[in-house]
Amino acid sequence: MRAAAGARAARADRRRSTAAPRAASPTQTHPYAAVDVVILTIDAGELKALVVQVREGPCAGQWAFPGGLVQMHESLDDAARRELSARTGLGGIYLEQLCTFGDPGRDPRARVVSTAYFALVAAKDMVAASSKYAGVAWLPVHALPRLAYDHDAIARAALDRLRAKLSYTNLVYGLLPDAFALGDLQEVYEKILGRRLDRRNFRKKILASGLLRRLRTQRRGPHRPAALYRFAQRRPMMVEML
Amino acid sequence: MRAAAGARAARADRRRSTAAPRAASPTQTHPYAAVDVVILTIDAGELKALVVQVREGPCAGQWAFPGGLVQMHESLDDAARRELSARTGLGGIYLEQLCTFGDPGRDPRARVVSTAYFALVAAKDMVAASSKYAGVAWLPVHALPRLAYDHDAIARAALDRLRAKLSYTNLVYGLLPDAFALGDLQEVYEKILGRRLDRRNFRKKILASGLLRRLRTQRRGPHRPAALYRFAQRRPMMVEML
DNA sequence: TCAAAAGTGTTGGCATTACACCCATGA
DNA sequence: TCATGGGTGTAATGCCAACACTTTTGA
Repeated sequence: MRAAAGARAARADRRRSTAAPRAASPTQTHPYAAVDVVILTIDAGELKALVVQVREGPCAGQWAFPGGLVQMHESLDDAARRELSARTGLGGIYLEQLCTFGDPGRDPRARVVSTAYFALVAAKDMVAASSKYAGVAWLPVHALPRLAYDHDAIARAALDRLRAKLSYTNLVYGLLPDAFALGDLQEVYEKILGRRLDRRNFRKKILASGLLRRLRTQRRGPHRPAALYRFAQRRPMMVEML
Repeated sequence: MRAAAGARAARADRRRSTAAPRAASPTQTHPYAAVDVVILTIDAGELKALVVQVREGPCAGQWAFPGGLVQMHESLDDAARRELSARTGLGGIYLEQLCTFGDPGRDPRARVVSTAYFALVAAKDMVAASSKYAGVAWLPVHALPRLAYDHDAIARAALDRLRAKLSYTNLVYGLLPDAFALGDLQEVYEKILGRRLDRRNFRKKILASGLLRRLRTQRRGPHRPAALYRFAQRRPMMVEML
């Protein structure tokens, strides 16, 4: 009898595919594997994360990062990429595994071991409406509400990782448009690191790195025009940035 | 019928507890969650890893890192700690999550998503004989044979992580006995980083850090006696070491 | 003409590197 | 006495942080 219930739950999982299990089945015999994705972008000069409103279960109504069960045929990275492209128009620029959370009770509905990813997208892109969630929003990372499950910890991990990587990789390119002014670049760094940087030192360092190509165009505005640059290489690299 | 087989497999899993699933069941509906632990020590001046010989399945006879399925009641960390203390006498000094591997096909027996951990132990301690594996050995990390599954990648990840952490944490204490000479400490760093360090600069830096307490005792040998030191704090800390 | 952002060099301090000789011991 | 590792200081270099004024534009 317990076995029959377990089998029923298993079939239901297969059908619902990426959805998290609906209720803790007393017959669950081993943890489910899932992914959760922290999708970050810069919007209106702020670092924002894509969150979805949980539709069912004890956490209904709370915000959480989008996620779902890992399918039999796909790798973890594929599962994360699937979540990413289901939520955003473009596939996203960058995706990296963060860490894995597996405390019993982290998800009240079932025993789920979830691998967290973080992703960068250039501009907050179309967000596909989804019947899976009650709502979707881009919220400022520095003023997130309490999130469902253990997603507060995931948010912290994502921000920590991003901060660390900004200083020794060229990942920022994933948060900027193709052409940008040095001031834009600096602003992204300051917003994410949470501290001011010296403009002269910053420009010296960045330009000396040789990662940027100066364009012939300028950006005009109500101020002195700014020279525009683009990243010579738009792919992830280890580089001393700060 | 498929459902019945699935339930049977699930019950079998619960019974075998930590053992990996024996054969890919055609009815497996979602991936299993597992942990693998890279247990490292310094022995005879070399960095060594604990490996076990796979007893069954297509990889039988090959070496792999010890691991097993995550139980319903335990966290990932607990599962890793359980593997660690099942293999070594002392619980081990340090345990940290590395990353998670989940490619389909990484384990030919079943679909397994495995979270890798790395652990440091002070001296290669008793290794509990286990019916689970055909053999157990400490092998030099720099000359590992080809490992089973995707454990080559896990080994690389563990070594990379350890190298990185040595320079900005005090984790070395986990690889050293309570009292040691500065030469010992330097040797550990050189062995793991794979390069020579200048002795005078090394001593200056380490002693200036204030992390070590000089003991009144000396170590005698066929050479000039060496002053002995101990770490003032034997717990993981972020500290600039090199 | 004003407000607002863009652009530009120099200096001092600190940290890192490179480097060579004497010492104490057991065999 | 010899082989082996233990112990020590200085000088040159490079890196980073601090710092203020002029320029260009649109409103």
